[in-house]
Amino acid sequence: MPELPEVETVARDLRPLLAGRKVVAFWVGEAKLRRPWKRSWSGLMAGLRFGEVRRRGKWLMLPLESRKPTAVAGTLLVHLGMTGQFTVVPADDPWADHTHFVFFLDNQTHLRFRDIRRFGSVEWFPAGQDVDNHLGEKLGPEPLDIPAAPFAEAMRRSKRTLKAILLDQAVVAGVGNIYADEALFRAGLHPKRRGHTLTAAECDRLRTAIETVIARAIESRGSTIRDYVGGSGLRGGFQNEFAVYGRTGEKCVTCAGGIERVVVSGRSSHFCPVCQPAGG
DNA sequence: CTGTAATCCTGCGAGC
DNA sequence: TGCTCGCAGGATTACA
Repeated sequence: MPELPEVETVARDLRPLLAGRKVVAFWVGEAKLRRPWKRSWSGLMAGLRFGEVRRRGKWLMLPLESRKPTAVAGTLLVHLGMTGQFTVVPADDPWADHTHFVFFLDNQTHLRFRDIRRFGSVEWFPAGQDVDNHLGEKLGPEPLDIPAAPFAEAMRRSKRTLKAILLDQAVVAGVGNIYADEALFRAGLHPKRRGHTLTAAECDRLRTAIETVIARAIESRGSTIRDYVGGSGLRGGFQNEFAVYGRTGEKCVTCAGGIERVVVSGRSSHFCPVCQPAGG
């Protein structure tokens, strides 16, 4: 399930494969995704060239330029949802089922968007509509470099559970269920602790735990639980380094305790009751 | 300001 | 073997 490290890996993979490539044809399927693809957008794609792929939180931005004076025609805003796959493959590779978008490129390759559960989305933002601004309004800072003071302030004034706060994209952008659990373990904090109960030291530990977990996961090209693959089809490796996620009933990596699972914020949360004591 | 639950969706594995 | 059922959960919305 793509969170920031997976989306970052896709962005890094796609960047060199797409830069300067021209769209010679475009195909979009009938199945509904999380957000509608408007018919009128389809006709605009052919003839445009991809610019530099970017990422913000769990969102991918793919600028497309028109041939004339390399003016940006618009930007594709993509969310991989739960099972989205965005890959560049040889044109003669067989089409997998649940393929929803195909960009035919000028070097006998395809950029394909596949999404089994259809929680993902692809949208077109014409130049002039500020995509960064659109995302900026609902997203907090990137988790690789979290400003300490605002993070501490957000904790101090929140009575929500830590799990709910970490999943809130407006507090930190890009953290999902897996990395929230892993960060809380590394910080030694129970997922049901409330933000305002954290000491300054605990708050600092949590902030650096998020940064560390996300950074290490990116180094491992993300985590492949089921369907996730990078932009060139490679799987991730961080699932082999999980301390708590999906390890219910197994032994804690640092103590003799057993990993437990509780539901917080409607999401399953995995933690070690010894290393992450309740209360505080 | 909280939390909970439903909504979208398909595949998989456990249990019978 | 084949069925049902629970679960996976990102973002959004409705409701208590």
